[in-house]
Amino acid sequence: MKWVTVDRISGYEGEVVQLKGWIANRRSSGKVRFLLVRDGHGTIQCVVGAHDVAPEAFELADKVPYESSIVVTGTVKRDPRSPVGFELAVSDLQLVSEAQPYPISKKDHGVGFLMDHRHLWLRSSRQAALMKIRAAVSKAARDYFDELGFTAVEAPILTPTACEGTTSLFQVGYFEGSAYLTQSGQLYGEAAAMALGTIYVFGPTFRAEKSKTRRHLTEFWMIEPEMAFWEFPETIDLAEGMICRIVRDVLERCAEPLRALERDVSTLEKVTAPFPRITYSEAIDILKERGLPIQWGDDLGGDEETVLSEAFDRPLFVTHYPAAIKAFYMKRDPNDPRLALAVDLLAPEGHGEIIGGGQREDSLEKLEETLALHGLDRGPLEWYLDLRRYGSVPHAGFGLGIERCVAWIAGIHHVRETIAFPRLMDRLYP
RNA sequence: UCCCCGAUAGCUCAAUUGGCAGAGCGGGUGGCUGUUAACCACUAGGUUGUAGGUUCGAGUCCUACUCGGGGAGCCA
Repeated sequence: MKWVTVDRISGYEGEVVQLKGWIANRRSSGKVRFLLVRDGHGTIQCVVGAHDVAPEAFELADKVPYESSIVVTGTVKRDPRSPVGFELAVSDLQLVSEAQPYPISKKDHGVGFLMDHRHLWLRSSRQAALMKIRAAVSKAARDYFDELGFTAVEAPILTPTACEGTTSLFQVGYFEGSAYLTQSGQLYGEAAAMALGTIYVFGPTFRAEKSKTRRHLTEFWMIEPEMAFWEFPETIDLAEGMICRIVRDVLERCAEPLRALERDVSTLEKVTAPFPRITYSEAIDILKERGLPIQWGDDLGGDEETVLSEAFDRPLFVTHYPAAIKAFYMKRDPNDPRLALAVDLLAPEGHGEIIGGGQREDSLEKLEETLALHGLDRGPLEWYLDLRRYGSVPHAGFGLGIERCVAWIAGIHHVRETIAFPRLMDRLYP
């Protein structure tokens, strides 16, 4: 007996096949039972007629609780009433495991309840669609860099110190001492770029900040390219190319998940190069014109990002931030030392910053100065300073937050649904 | 850390001015040969988050706490 998955069912019209999955829904009419069977690749209606199966199988179709696991045997039939174009005329039905009463019903639930049942919530079509889009985003980003000849390098998750002194870190025991969970792979990425030229780090990142917003997780994933001998403008081009590639691949490969999420893809189809590029100073002017209370030197908050991104119809690069509000490793603008060669990408539709990056400081002396200015202990960073002692070169890179990118592309409000098991300030279960 | 909102059946919510705690879904029983969150009938299901207080009487008013949601700051 041929075991097939729902996504391939159209190739088996008229044939008898087996499906293995779970009961997503059950309806009935007289002596017909309709089972919606979900197998992870799709959902299809299986029709069980009282006279077409053994009495035990019909009894099972009548009673089988939601989310029980089953194996169904039947003939694949084209049917215009089916959302997938086909249904299964069942000849046999076998129970794998009977489910206890399933906590998630077809009606509405609150976010707290769903998050407590995240391990089951993932079975819903909406969550499955988000996981597929997330996987497509990750793959597109990797493919983009792989095809450009970048080498994938993993940065350590356990680190001896902060990468950027400002943010708080998770401390963990490390034998007799302690370690921290990484807040960025970037510094290690810089070391790898000096060895391999162009690299990218793709891994988890941890921030112990007590952030409670729709854009924050305590554990999230970043893809961080780092390029030796690259300077500022071509780094922005690279980020632009990566976003276009991600959006293109998701539109091509995730039509069904996007439809399931009722995503208006017309805004995604507009995501083509070139993206608008404005400087921080221009951004401040725009915000002042629109009446926001902001001064040159202030960082851009969520409200400011939303106003800026709504002024353009595609992702927006903001460049040349004041050095004072950026990390210690940012290179100063040679034309204006108040500024850093830093770039952020703001996603449209109010999703905020999804990329942050720029050119790195390559002068040992200047880096030492900035470290002192930020009050950072240079001891644990001596290895990083070595990169400037032994053949320092201009180099640049950026980091893309996967969850924010997925939230934007999928058109959903909160990043917590874009990762299978989100970690938030007050949520560590399941 | 700060601001706002909330907690009533397994879930989502209702309960008028402080006056008998209810509905839908889910569970159970039965019905229907094409259902699409199917539908129809019946049925079980409650220490109203916790601890105090006001009152003849508290789901409702007051205080504290706990938990959750939304937002700010910080950042991707």
